[in-house]
Amino acid sequence: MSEENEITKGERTRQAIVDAAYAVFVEKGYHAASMRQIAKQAGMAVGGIYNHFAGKEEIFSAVIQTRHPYKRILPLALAAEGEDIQTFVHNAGQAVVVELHDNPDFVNLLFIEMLEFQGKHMVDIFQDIYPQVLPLLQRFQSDNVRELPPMMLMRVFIGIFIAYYLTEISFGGVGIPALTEDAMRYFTDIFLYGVLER
Amino acid sequence: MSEENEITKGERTRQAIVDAAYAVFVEKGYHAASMRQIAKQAGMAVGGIYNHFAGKEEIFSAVIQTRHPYKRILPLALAAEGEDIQTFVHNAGQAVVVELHDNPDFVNLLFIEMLEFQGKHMVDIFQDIYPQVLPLLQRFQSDNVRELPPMMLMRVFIGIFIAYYLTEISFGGVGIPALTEDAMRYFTDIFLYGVLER
DNA sequence: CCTACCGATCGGTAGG
DNA sequence: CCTACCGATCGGTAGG
Repeated sequence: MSEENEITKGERTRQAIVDAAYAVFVEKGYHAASMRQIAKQAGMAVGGIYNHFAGKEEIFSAVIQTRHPYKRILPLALAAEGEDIQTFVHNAGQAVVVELHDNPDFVNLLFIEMLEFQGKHMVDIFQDIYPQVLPLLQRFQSDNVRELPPMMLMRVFIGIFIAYYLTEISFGGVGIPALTEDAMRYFTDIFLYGVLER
Repeated sequence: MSEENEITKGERTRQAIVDAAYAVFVEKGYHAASMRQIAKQAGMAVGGIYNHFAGKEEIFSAVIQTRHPYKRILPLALAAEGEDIQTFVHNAGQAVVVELHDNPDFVNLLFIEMLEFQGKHMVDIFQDIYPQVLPLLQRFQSDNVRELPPMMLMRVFIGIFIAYYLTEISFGGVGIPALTEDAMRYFTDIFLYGVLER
């Protein structure tokens, strides 16, 4: 019965495991996240997980591939409005700041990927990122942007957000307002000034 | 005997623990680094460690305070030569690239600090960084640099290196040369173009 | 013979 | 600084 439902029970359980693992990884990190916590969060026993994943590492692979921070950050940035490049980049920056402020933990996935896996899952993820950023790069090229390799433009553009957020974590607690006030605006401002033809 | 030796045995042991812990943290991360591994590396038993540190977290504090990546990166960058700002920043960038390439693991301390401690040790560390960067900032101000808050200039300057390295880990394995060739040069180039008066 | 999951337990290790 | 342990928990697997 209910043959029209194409999601099998197995797929639903697998999804529940990924959801649970995402929450536990983001809160605890990689090694401190136990299979038991993931199982409990998914509403099942530890043993059951192994019908869907060979182990913890395979679970993390599934999590990073479906929940990498870029999945939330990139659509936000790309959806930003703005007549010219300047307005667009500043709006994109502001949108990202708001998202990161409301959701400070999910970037932990990125740190786990760097620390524990040296970014090895990025090969696959890049296949998804590049086509999305391509139209933006073409828009950049058509405007008064300096002649820079498109790939580098993309890398530095993404790097701006990473630089902002890591320095925010690092310097945000130092207690010097001049280090944090309007920080993203300065990052995007310097990026734009550095990228636009004079 | 040997009263002229001002390093007590306790201090030497403490140092051996910090050295050992640094090596184990960098290789394994925080939770996967066990007290027994640290003890073995330091040439002692687990119990002995607790005569010098209250626990694992206190060891990490000592490690991050004496071995934070900036301890090696910043002197290198500050020692770079160059008649003008452009040459200096590019040389500094190149020196950092070489150091990071030869020593890719020690940045893991930074990831642990972000992931496990949300950058809480940076309050102390900043007290050490700021006086070192100050003369550089003043040199920047005296040249043809745009009017930007010195603190922001410092933050973005440091952010450039962070952005370079994290995108290097992320995109370095993707296998597209245009993403990696001369990458740091483009980062510093865009930073300089974005910071210098036109 | 399958998918999905159970309670119980394996050999080892965690911080203290 | 060590040996000898503790309560608990680790990732993973057994038979059913």
